[in-house]
Amino acid sequence: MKINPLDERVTMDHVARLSGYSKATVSRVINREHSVKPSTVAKVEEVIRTLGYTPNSAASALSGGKSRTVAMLLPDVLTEYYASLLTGAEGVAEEKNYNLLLKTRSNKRGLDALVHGRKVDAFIIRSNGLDAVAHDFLISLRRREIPFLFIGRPPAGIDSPAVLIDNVGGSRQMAHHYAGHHFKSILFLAGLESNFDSNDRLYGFKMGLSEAGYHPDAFEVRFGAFTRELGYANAKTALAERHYDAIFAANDQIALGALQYCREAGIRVPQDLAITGFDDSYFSEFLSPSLTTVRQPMHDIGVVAMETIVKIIELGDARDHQVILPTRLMVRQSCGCPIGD
Amino acid sequence: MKINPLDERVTMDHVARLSGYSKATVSRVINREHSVKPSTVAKVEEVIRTLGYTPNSAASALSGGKSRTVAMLLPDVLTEYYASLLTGAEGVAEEKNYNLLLKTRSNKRGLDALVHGRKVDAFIIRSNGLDAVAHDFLISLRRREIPFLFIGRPPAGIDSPAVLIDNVGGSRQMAHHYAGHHFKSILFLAGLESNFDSNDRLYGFKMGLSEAGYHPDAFEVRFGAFTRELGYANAKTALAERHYDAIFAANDQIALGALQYCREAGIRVPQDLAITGFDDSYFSEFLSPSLTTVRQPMHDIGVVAMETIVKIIELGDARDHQVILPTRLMVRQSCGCPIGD
DNA sequence: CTGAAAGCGCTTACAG
DNA sequence: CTGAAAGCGCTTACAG
Repeated sequence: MKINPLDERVTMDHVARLSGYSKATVSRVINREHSVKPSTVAKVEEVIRTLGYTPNSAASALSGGKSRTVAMLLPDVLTEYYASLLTGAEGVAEEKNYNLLLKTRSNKRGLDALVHGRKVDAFIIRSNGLDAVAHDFLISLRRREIPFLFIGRPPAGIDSPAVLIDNVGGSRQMAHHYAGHHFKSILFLAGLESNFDSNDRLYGFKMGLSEAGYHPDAFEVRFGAFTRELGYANAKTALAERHYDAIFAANDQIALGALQYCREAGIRVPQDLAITGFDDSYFSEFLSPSLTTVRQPMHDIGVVAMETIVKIIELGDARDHQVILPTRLMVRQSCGCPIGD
Repeated sequence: MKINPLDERVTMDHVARLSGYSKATVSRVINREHSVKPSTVAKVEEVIRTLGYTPNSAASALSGGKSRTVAMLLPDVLTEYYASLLTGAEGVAEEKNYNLLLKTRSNKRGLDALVHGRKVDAFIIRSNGLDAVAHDFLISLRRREIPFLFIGRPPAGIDSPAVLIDNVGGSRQMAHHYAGHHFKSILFLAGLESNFDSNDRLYGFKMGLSEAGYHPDAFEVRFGAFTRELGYANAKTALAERHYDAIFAANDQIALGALQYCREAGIRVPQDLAITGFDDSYFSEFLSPSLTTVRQPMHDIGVVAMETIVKIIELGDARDHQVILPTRLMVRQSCGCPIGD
């Protein structure tokens, strides 16, 4: 009755011997091929359990199987947004028995090695527009039939599954909310000019304002980046030039910076100036005033991304997978609404 | 002159053929064995470069070599501290051509699979005391001679390399600073009673107060957890019972919660009550008042952890590696010091 | 200092 | 529905 002996690794061969089937059949059971007789599956799985067998993924990968790991490419992991993506994805990976390889500074050579070494089955890619993943790397993935999925819009010319959020819809809602407040002069503090998210938010906001009957002159834009520092600096410069009733920041960090400037400058929010954001970062509701913002489901984006890529790995490519997750206006106090916590 | 042909994978065999040496020698060159003649190394490396060869790590792992990947076990990745560790470690990994596998909810079975599948060469482990990694898992790593390293104190009974910070020294400095302010009644808001960091900070603080001639009665402790919520709640309860001159929070989140309570309750900081923290989180200097706190080098801890584990992997075990990184008092405004930004 | 050969633990046509 | 056998691309004694 020596079950799961301490030191020897149990291999597929042990399972085969003890179950009375061949390694080929055991392999088929493990990979859930449909050709195996149900009673066989049952017996083999029983033996696997009693032996505590776990497949050697190096061997599996080497012989053409899957590595059960996916690489996630992220600009960084210190901002709430990226950390949330990672958390969501990692949770699903764990649940589905996948491993998650993290890369933040994706160097082409290292990525090639991952592919060649069969270390990963697929890639989840989130870029911030600046650190764009090399176009030809994506092409090479395509050629080798290694699936990848983008969080956010894929680069021009690359047709890829993607998980997106409704940037346009969210900002449009914000615009209509602004109309309800009868703001007359409005400033949009954007991110980088090259940032897709920022641009989509700008687009949706403009659309909403126009729907609500605003004249283009009521509205100005200032580009910057998704950081508190740029929010502070741009708010300062803009407010020195003229008066605004409201600032819509393309993300909460920018809003935070603007808020900070106002506090220092003695500008009361929302009495003198309304400020709203986008993201619904964890700190938004703890600011004073609490921040009116558009919530995007950061964590769920990671979840859906991982679920989708696993589906693609296991069920084959599906180049048209494009999921768009909803966004939602969170009305709090910084827009001037009299809402308590 | 067909160099690095697009589609075929170049293997060690190609390198061997083109260089005129055997696979064995090529392998030795790649693994930097010292027995190889320098001129041979040069030739082989040249061929590797022109062919753009990258080793197949699945094959390497399977045949007993290294996988060049280390797994990092973390409670989560959403708090600044853990995200910083991860960032530091990932940077070094990238630089040294290692891969980083991330696990946040370490399930024993999944970890065993990593080990058995030869997917990782080593583990970096940071636990928060609650999610403690199974003792027998560590034992099994030891038996299989798979290196691991702890960030923070290893569990009782486990002798392991570790990267620590000077919790005691930092809190002791804080105590002496408190003495300079002549605070008479002091509250320490601790983390979980089981948390090593919290306990070490408490210990160092007590030591410092005692050195400064404080009577034990001047000082009280309240346990909680490293969260804003607990900071808020504990500050509220404690301050309802009696007056304190100062609160030393075991981390910045707790301090933040206390600060929030004070703001709501109309208690002026630092005029009515001083509040200080530990960590020097990125938000600390942007609070108002800016937070006096003890800085710990979060990012560097990750860096040193990865550097150390790589050294251990490549040079062999060194069970005594225990690095202690310094902490440093950051004096700002929340303690009552008249320091500008 | 270098090579021939066995072997790591799987997967996958190919047969039956 | 199942098995025998080749092969994936490395590493490592063993010889020389």
